[in-house]
Amino acid sequence: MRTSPRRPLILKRRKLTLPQKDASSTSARDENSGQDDKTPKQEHSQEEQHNSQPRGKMDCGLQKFPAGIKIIDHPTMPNTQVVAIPTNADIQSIIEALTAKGKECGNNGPNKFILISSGGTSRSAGPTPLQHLPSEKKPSAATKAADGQERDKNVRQTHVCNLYPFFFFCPDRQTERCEVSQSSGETMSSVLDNSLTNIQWLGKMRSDGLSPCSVKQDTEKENQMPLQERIKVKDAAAAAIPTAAAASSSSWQDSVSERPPYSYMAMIQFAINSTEKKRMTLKDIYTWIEDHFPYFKHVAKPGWKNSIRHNLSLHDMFVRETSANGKISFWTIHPDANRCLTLDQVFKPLDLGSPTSPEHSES
Amino acid sequence: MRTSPRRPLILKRRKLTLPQKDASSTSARDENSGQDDKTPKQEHSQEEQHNSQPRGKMDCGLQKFPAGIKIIDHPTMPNTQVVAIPTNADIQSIIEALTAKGKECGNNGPNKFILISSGGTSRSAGPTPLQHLPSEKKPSAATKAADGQERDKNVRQTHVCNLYPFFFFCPDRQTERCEVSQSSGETMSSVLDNSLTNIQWLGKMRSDGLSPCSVKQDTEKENQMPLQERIKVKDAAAAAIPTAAAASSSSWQDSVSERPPYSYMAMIQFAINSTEKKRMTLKDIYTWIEDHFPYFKHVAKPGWKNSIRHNLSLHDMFVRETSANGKISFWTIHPDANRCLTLDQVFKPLDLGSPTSPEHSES
DNA sequence: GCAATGTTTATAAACATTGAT
DNA sequence: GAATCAATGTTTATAAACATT
Ligand SMILES: [Mg+2]
Ligand SMILES: [Mg+2]
Repeated sequence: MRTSPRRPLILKRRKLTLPQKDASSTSARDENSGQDDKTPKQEHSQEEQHNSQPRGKMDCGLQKFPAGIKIIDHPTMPNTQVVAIPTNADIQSIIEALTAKGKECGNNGPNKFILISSGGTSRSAGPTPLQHLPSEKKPSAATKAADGQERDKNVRQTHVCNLYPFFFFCPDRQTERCEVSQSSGETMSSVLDNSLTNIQWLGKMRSDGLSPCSVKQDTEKENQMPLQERIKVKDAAAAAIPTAAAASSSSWQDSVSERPPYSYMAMIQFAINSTEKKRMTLKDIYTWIEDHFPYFKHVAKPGWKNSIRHNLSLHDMFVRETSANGKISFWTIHPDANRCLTLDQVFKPLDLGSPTSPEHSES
Repeated sequence: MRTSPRRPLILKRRKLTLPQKDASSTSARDENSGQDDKTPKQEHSQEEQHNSQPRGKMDCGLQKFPAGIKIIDHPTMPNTQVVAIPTNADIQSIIEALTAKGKECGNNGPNKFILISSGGTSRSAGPTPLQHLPSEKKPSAATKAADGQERDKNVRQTHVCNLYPFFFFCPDRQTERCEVSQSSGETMSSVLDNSLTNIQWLGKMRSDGLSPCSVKQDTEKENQMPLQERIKVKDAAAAAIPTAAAASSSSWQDSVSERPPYSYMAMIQFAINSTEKKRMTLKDIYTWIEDHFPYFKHVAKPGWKNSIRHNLSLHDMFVRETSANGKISFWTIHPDANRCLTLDQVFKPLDLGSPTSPEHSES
């Protein structure tokens, strides 16, 4: 920590909502490895994405290859291409197309390919033998509900076979994004959106009962399942209306799904300093942050709690104290280090709607 | 840091040589994002892998699917299957086979598939149309040598088209490994070793002149290219001899490609304490570690240097001092915290061959 | 301006310890 | 009281953004 002078309250750092792991690991143990993991990430933070390279290349539209194979930029995922493969295409053609595409961009090029089986010729992932697309139909709430209170029942009837996210390994580079924008690949975007939705469902498809060997991780652990899907759904619905101007607007998205510009350390200080005695239990810290920054309640992966704990342990400024009776342990801020930061010192809370702040009047 | 009592010298932690990112990010900027990234990882650390679940399943041998597709456990990489696909197989069969295999193991199953094109029927990746396997032939040192001093010239004539590492995304889980053991899939292991070599080469295949758009990251930055290939080559050659007993033996592999069980913090202490004045420049710390732990010279990703710097900054025990003339900055160990650890306190260095230790007698 | 060095934050993970059934 | 399991706490690793030299 080093107690360097003038640490910024508002994080400037934090670029990239980083692409994160792929196959990753561990079961559904604790907050980490949340079921949300490994989905193509992106986290919906459109802001913070549009900075660097103009890169005049823009060679990212639809591209046709032998055997009816088409490769299109993924409409939202950076560095990703969707490869539509006719069912009658031979493996050799597939490999050649991928190879060609891979060579074309070299190290700078996209490094993920998602293979989908297009019907027989072109239109891609529409009606294909092995699946049925329920697409927009309402959740129906069947499938082993009664689990948690509302653990997104709409993710269940998956469309298994046809869509598989393959991750293709180009050597390196990624700063040099291929600038996947809404403009390119516009023509197929609706179809692809469907596919993508499915793919992402599939990505976070838990044990839908289709796997015999999975008999343990479905309990409830820490898996609140960061309801991101619901957001996704609303997102899609909203996107169907304006399409153009609502890119990185400032309405609902911002207040709920946008990550606050404060570091964990700052937020913990906000939380603790918001109390009378300047001390707070871990659980209350969680709650305070969720109440004041909906991002963590709704869209952040469960691992954010791990990060909170990590910060509490790591930084010397946070010291753990035990209540008089020795029952409860509180986190406090070392007096020498406490700048008495509070949220409203750095942010006048307009009037979002979360001002009630059930501070849990710590015992 | 907290100066907790009795910090272990030998790391017990460090399980998983973690599967890491997939698409990851950034260009070849500094040590991070090394070109080695995203290759199937695994890092060769077989030890530390064989702990948990006995898992009586053992359904991991060779398996045949329609259209001549075969799926075999990867002989060394855990959680990975090699899918041998005849060139005449249709995409539908491929997807079905993968789907079936995926379902079979469910969430617990392997989450990576490597697709290779087998000749036309079975024997897998042997003689295939688009490539030629030099296999054991000596490096020959042709191809654009005169680069660095010896930047693995043998990696060049790659076998491009036929082998592609695809990463297949099973939803979650990984703790429940499929227990990939040397025993299963024994029959094909030699063939697969060849394939694997190529695949991994391809995985870190840099810009071999085949990509037009890559015109900048090839400079020299920090990209020493973690010569893992050379190791791999020797590996293959060595594997051709014993095959059975040399599985996770203790000979060459261990001393070079196996990660030492010491934390960065410990290694930095070893380095600094190995000097007279108990101080060392960053660069010399790098060098000392590389000299004493070949892993970091040869197989670690370039990001390890980032980690070194991170540790130096993070831990209060490491304090930076400036030489008398104010020119050079040395890293020292805070006296209160210095347990005077040295490498030979914890490890009698048999007689590996790296004892000369050009300590760079810091100016 | 660039590369090396240094600092800080974020995330994931392994594992230990404590608390509650 | 032991066995389990969940919550909490600590530490290491890695990647990244950014600052400073
Ligand atoms: Mg602390
Ligand atoms: Mg330090």
